Amino acid sequence: MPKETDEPKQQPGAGCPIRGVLDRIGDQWSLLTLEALEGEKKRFNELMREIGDISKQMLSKTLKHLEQDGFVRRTVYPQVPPRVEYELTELGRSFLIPMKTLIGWAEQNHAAITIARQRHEDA
Amino acid sequence: MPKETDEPKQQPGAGCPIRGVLDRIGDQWSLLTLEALEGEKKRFNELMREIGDISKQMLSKTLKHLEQDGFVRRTVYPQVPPRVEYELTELGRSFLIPMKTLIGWAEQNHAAITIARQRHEDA
DNA sequence: CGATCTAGTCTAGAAAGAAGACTATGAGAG
DNA sequence: CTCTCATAGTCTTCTTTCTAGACTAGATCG
Repeated sequence: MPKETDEPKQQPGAGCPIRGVLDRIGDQWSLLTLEALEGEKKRFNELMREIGDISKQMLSKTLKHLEQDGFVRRTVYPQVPPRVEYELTELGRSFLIPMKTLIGWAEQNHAAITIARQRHEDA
Repeated sequence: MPKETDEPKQQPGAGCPIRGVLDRIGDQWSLLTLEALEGEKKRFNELMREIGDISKQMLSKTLKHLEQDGFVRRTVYPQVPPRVEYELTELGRSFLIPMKTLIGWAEQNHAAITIARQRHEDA
């Protein structure tokens, strides 16, 4: 079959801003990290402890991405037990607003989800 | 060091409904799939084509999870080129509301993110 | 009769993630 | 003085997950 219209193949989420954003923040760790940073600036190990089950590697990578995308600001203090602080930027804080509605929905509906899950198990 | 308070070790996201929900919908494919199902019921291959870069296996698994959690209803028509339709449940539709605010945010802010990314590359 | 369509599953190879060792340097304990 | 601890990561190894593509059954079309 010859290429009919030389279809541009259209890279799946090319023009779609949702894709561009989801590719980065559409994962568990990014969302949890942003949530952990709400309110106060935190240090690396503080975030580790707070999130609990994230590995150093993933936290490091997640923070780098969030910094690249302008959600988080990283500040290094040239002390010798090194001190690095992470805090939300304006963009990061603005993101928390839609995220809050998502969290609110989760709080209201997690019971329904749990029930659906159990019904499925039983069946 | 003896166990001081016999700390319950507290499974990281145990009591937190956000964790329970994020574990399932906190990934790219779930969000994209739910979005694709907005409005009309769709068949498996239709979803494949629409999402574009998801593999059969992941779409299959994602749909199963969404069905288990009560977001999606799966209907099989006993025809012989098999026909299976997926549609949002009430819960699924209600989820689109907070998700819309997230998408709206993405649309408004993806430019800022792109700029931040480029600035980072240059540096 | 042979190709085609559907909704998946199965498999093998590639990629991502987890857990833990390791780094430099200064401070505090003994 | 030496021993240990703390910080913010990186590096390495092993396990898990994901992708791409082959494969299935049975009706229909040419």
